[in-house]
Amino acid sequence: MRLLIVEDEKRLALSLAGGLTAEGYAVDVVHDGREGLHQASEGTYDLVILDIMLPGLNGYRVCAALRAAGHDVPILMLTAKDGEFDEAEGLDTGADDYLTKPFSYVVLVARVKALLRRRGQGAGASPVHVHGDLKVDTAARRVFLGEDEITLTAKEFSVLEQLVLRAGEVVSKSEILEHVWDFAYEGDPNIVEVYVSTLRRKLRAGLIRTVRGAGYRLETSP
Amino acid sequence: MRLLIVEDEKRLALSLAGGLTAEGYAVDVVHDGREGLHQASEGTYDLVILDIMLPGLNGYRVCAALRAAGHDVPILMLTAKDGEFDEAEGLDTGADDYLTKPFSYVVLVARVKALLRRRGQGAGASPVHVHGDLKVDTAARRVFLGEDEITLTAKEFSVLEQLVLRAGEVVSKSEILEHVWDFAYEGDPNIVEVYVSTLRRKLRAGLIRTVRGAGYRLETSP
DNA sequence: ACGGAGGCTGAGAGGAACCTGAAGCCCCCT
DNA sequence: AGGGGGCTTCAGGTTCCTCTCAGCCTCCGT
Repeated sequence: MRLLIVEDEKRLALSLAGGLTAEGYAVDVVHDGREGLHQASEGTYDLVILDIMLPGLNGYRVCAALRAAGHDVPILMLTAKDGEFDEAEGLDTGADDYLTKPFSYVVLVARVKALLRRRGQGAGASPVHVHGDLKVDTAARRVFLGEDEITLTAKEFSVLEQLVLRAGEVVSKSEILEHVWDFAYEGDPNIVEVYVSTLRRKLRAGLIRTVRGAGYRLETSP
Repeated sequence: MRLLIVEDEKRLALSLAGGLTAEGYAVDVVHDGREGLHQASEGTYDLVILDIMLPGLNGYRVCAALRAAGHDVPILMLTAKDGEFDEAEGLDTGADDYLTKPFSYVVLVARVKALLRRRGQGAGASPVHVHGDLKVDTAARRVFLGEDEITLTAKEFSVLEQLVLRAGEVVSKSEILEHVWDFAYEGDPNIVEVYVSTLRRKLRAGLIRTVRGAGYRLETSP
């Protein structure tokens, strides 16, 4: 699951990003409205957290522009102090929910999860992916291999999720890096190999195939 | 963007229609093959999602009839269970892509978007290319010759991909060099010959024809 | 028939890509 | 404060690609 945070208070943005990353989401952060609209327009995010007071374009405008362009990504608005937020205007422009600062981190996470859950159900989507004896429940974040439940860490699950979402296709290491880690990740790209390695140990060797020079592919049929 | 869903399982059809509508597409649904062909023939749709098992006319027939009538709307085929779908037949009749039930909603949307994007780019290309008994799946990076899967290295695959993308046309060695190797490749241009040579050995001699002084051409008809 | 240009291909050195065990760090929980 | 779990880095080892080279073949014009 990929989240975009559009927030100009850098300390707050960083703290949110850190916490949500720990929850297992891939989080990107931008600091002004125009850039936020641009990123969100790519359509690769599952949810956008949008501050109202922003340089460039304010949150209402960003939200309205996204909706006008046909994007229906869930949008959670943040407002600086009680009363600033015009609820009617916010929800009219197409926001799905809002939070008034200061809010607790726990509440934020709960709202994010609720929005993502609602989206999943509303679309009639099955969050459960089955390939052979592998079953991945993206809503519950649980993985089963035959009868047995496999316990995965947040990062392990996210990597597996990327592969499952595009089962049968080759997913490159850089794509996995961008989706699971930040798009501006500076670390050793070898980290993807490390996680694939542990996934193979926890699941079953042969389930994740290396396509040398291209990436990894989740096998769909035995 | 207008989509047509031709699917007789009404619950599935409704769920897909709901989800795709939420994605911002205009969706029409019909429940039998004859009606589907009639609607699709109007030529006002940007993409058709076509079940194979249908009352009236089955999906293959609808697809073939549309192509015979000169429509080149992207077609995404759905198949009820693994094995039912004869890939060669489906792709031969002109489908652009296919999905095996059960599939996740996320994957469906991804495929729909990919097909529309591709169409938008004008490439009109599908991830799966079939020429005679050669099948090249560019998304999975897999190659089949008849029943057998052929294992190719990264470079081998890339060279074959270039030829497949322009099947029937002559592709010059320098074009292959520029696309597969770096634009500023400084090595021996003979490298292309080396790879064509191994491709012929791994696939079948005669599949890749040398056009002396011009380049190579992938044979389209046996 | 001959020569030359263009094309083919086997072999091998070198190295890129990948895997994985070990260890350090950091955060959170007890 | 201590301990544990998860995340990340690092380095050694392994696999197997890639590219070069050289000799040979094929085609075509003279």
